[in-house]
Amino acid sequence: MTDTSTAASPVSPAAAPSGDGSSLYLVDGSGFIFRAFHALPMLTRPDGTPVNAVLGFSNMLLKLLADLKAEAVAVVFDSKRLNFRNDFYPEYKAHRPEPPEELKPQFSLIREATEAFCLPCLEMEGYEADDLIATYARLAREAGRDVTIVSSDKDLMQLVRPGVRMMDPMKNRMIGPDEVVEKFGVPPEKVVDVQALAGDSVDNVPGVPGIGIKTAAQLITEFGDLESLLARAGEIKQPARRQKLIDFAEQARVSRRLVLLDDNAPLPKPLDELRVREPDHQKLVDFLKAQGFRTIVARVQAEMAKDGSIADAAAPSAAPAAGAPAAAPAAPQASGEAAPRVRSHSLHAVEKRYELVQDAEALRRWVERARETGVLAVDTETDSLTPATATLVGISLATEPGLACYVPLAHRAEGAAADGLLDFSAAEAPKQIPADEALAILKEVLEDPAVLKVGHNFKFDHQLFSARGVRVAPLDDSMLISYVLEGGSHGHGMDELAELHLAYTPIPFKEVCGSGKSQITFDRVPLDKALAYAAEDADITLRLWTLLKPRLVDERMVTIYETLDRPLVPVVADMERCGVRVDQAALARLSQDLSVRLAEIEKDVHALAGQSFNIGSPKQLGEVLFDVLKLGAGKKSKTGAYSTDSSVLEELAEQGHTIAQRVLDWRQLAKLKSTYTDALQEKIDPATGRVHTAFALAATNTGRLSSTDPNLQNIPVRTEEGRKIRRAFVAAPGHKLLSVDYSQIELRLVAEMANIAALKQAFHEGLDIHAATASQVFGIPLDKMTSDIRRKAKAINFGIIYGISGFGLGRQLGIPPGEANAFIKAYLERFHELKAWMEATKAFARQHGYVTTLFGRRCYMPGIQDKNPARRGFAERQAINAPIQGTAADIMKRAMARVPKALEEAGSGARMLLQVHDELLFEVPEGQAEEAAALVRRVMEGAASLGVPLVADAGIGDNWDEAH
DNA sequence: TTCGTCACG
DNA sequence: GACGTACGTGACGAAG
Repeated sequence: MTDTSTAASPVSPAAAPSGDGSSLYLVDGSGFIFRAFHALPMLTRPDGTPVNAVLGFSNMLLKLLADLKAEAVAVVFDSKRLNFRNDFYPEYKAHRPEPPEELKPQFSLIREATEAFCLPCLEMEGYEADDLIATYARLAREAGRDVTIVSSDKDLMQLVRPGVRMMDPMKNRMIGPDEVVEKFGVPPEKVVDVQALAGDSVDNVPGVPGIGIKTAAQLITEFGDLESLLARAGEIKQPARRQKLIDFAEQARVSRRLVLLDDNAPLPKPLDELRVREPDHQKLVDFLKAQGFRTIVARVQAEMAKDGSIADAAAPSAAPAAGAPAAAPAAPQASGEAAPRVRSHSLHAVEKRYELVQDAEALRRWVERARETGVLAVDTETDSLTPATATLVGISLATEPGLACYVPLAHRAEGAAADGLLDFSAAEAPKQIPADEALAILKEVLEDPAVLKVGHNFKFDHQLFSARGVRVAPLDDSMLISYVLEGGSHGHGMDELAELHLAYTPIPFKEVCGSGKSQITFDRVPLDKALAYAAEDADITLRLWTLLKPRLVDERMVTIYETLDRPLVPVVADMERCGVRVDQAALARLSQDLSVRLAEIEKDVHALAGQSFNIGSPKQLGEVLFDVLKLGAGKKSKTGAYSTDSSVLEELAEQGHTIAQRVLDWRQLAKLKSTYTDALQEKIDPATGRVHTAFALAATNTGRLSSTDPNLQNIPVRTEEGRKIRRAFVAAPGHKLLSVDYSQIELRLVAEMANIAALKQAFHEGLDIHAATASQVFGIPLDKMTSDIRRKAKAINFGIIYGISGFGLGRQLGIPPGEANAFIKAYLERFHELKAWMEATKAFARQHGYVTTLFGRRCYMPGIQDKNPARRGFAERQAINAPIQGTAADIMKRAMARVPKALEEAGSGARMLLQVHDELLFEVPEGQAEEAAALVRRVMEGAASLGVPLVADAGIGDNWDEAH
């Protein structure tokens, strides 16, 4: 983080340049274009020109210039695709696909942007941007100027040395020698040797096979450099590695030439011309306006109005609140009193004032502040990621950007023995408000209807507060807002969003608590570090919310957020907290039984193979089946290994190979044992006998939930063996389990959205839908329907939902793709509306980069414009599937938002436990089950009003298998 | 970590 | 005609 090169100079303690603007910033324009393009969601100008990378680039330059005072900045670009490296290694970067169509028009716009900023644009035919950067960096150093290379490209790390540093504009951090060692395991001057060995698949640098960065660093450290290593390769102990280095010595030398940057490139402009330039604000504003960048235009204009300059003119930092240590500066920060504060994320970055709150009076002041602003960002710190068992260690709050506090509640004395043994030498625990008292003070504001509480992944915090008698409301969740706005284009974790929207890297959790064996729980973190980390989280949450919330309105996504996603926060939090009862003894018995049977099968398989091997190893199994026993040709899969998945084994079994069937049996039982009977037992809370899954609300591309730790959405049901596990999910004494699931919801939605008259009619008539479609497609009367024809129609019906292909359907049905294609053709002729809908959906996806559900949720599909037909085909099938799967998910969310309230109003004691995409599982007091079933069915069937009826079926039992 | 495999909707 | 295929998930053991 610290700038080692300039800070070391006694003349310039700050990052400020020495003398006449002599410090030089070289921006890797080409590298940035690609990274920005892929990191940012697609945006277009009103005329349809894509400009997401242009916006990222402009933002980056603005921020860079704002953070600098009178330094020279130049932007360097690649010229043509080919350069001198291709003369001696034609494959260099040869496999790179053409840039995506949406990126192409942005190259010239980014050059225009550079001009609009009045910065020199440097490029030279036959050389990469990296070579020019290397050359200018060398010359500048020779002229006594400090150099900062602005790039995220690891290939430039070889240039780091005294006076030359890198700044990563995406992560907003400085890269000096330490960071290079962290990345490559060697100091900058040895980076090329490591890269020569490890190669780089992105640039098609071959390296030596089997050697990665870790091994390469170790070898170079041991032997000094590449040539010494190659000369003494015979001394290497590992035989395979030794041989590889001997065989591929020449390839390593070529690789080194490829990665070594040329610092003697011809110059497009003399170094002397790279000087500070006066910005032309009007020109810049005109350019930005032409791109439709309203927000940053406003920023630039505000700066102009303020002081007529883009450059940062922030006042020196205000004193932090009394008793509060200043937060660690997060941005690359020069030390020195006179240095301007480096902005953490924008021209209007606000001073960070973080306060440690250790007494009730101070806490009450924060509550008052929240009442004044009406908004309060909240984040909790715990000693565990499992809310059911977690201790509330502290709470952080933020009331406006930059203004945050941390309230420690259960911190231990610094240096307290981590193993819990008594340690009389340790100091007393730090001063803290008693947790009950703090919660009582906070309860007023957390439950105050006039104060909006903002969290990031608020479900977690909601659960903790709920367990302590506090029902947080009303609330907003910045994670869910991001998910609604940009689901499918990136993740929605706070760190990722901070980098994306605030160009800021939050303090990593690892930095506070360590990792691996030496990891400590948050209650052992010293208060100053805890403050910096926790207050920052609340601060960032508030900043993200400030940024993202208005976009819901602009992009007309308010209803989706407010009716589908936000209401699930308390609902799902309660489901998780409740958990589901699991009979541990039953699982243990199953485990035991499976062990015995697995051992028997294993003996059989080894006997049939004539040798002992690990059946669980696909590699060993493939070798036994195809090399030793020679059961057919084998070989599949991209990595060259034999494929041994169930389809392959089933085929072998059909040919009469007993061993294949036995392996299939073994696989099934092994899976049940490891994933279900064994692992699930570990997840049972011994105090309650219940399992608490976590439902992810912002994880999928389609709007579905997902379940983790453990995943309770994939409990076996399809086989009798598997259902034994399901029977271990039981109702509490005096209760029943109630399962209610939507019947054929996705196919109903196909009929609805594609408006297929015949299919809708069939649903209205309540027919067996697979038989009905079979009848219509193949022209067979219902009373003459055979199970085989019905099976085929069912497969096609599923295929439609998945974005059908002849190949996939053929494989599913075990028929040639040609025959499958004929079925599809017949289907699409009978249901002609479907074809039109699929084409229209794909066209929409191509045009917009996303598809929408019936309710308007967007699912972004980044691959839809891909030039590679395979990847594009994939995206097209996603584009067909996402509206269907996503609409079903939306409907289920509407139902989930309504069910708990409906139950409560009916005076039911039923509790909602689990959601499995089209099914809800409840625990109901005995005697109320039938009533609850009727009510839940009514809510689920009424969750959307469509042209096809929604039907939900209910089952009641003592365990999940019986109820299902 | 990544891969292959397989459990669910 | 390319290219490599049904959609969406999460967890496990093996192996590098």
